[in-house]
Amino acid sequence: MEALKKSKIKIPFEESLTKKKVFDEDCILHRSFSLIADKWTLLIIMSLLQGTKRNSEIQRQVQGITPKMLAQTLKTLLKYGMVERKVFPEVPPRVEYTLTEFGRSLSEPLSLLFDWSLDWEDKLNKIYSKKKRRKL
Amino acid sequence: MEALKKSKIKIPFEESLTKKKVFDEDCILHRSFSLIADKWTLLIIMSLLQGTKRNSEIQRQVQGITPKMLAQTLKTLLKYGMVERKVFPEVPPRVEYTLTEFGRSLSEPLSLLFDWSLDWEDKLNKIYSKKKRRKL
DNA sequence: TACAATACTTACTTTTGGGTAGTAATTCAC
DNA sequence: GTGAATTACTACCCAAAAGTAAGTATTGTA
Repeated sequence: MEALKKSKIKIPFEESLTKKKVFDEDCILHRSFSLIADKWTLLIIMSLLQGTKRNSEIQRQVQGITPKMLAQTLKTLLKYGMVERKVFPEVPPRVEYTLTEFGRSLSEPLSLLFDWSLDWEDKLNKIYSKKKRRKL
Repeated sequence: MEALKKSKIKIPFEESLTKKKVFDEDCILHRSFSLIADKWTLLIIMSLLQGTKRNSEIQRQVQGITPKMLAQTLKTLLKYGMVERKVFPEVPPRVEYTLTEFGRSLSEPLSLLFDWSLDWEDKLNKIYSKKKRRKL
């Protein structure tokens, strides 16, 4: 009920998806999900959608991420052409990361995921506290 | 360029995201991504967006997934109220999985990810073949 | 009696993810 | 001149996740 406000928007998605018989290794969904379906990856892209950022800025913003995971994820994103890396020969070192067009193109899908998260905030929080309780 | 066709749609996302200073553990993005930012999870939800399916049907469609991962992922989705499980007392056994409203609510975000994948199909395929070559 | 079908389990191995600590190259405080 | 601070990483190691392969239960059929 809380998530039905946007149901007016009609998209040909249901139709095109219905035709899809298999999601195999050669399937484009398989490939895109292998690339971006990862918590840190998505959070970093989210962060960079706000604009160019330094390593330390991302580190501060995406809380819980370790320097290693940040470096690792950025390296992957760099390799796949989602971010650009600019090094300034200063001391202490300064490195800036910027989304490429490819990276920025995730803005829309991610915006809907953002909205979805807000729509289901209560539910997600309940799930989270359940998870947390289990761990204690 | 290939992905700019939808840039007319204006959303308040950029605005609301800009205000976001940190993505901490209590952040709703952190929580939703922890839950759904996973390749098998997304592929299974995609599959079930086509309609109610049996275990074996999902197994056949989502190629590459093992019975173990399928059972595990479905169990998690069940626990978090994204799918419903219906058992028919037959031999051989029959179990049907259906998305709940919560699960179906991912239809829109996922549709955009689907579109995004198609928009960047060439790029994603190139990335994938690079990955594959590295493994051989 | 053996087999087929379905939906899982379970035990084991490999791969990946993630944390801790450390490095290099300055600048600044004392 | 010694030591701390800053920044962006790397090397090492362990634990967790994912893959592999085999097994379980049920019962009608050949």
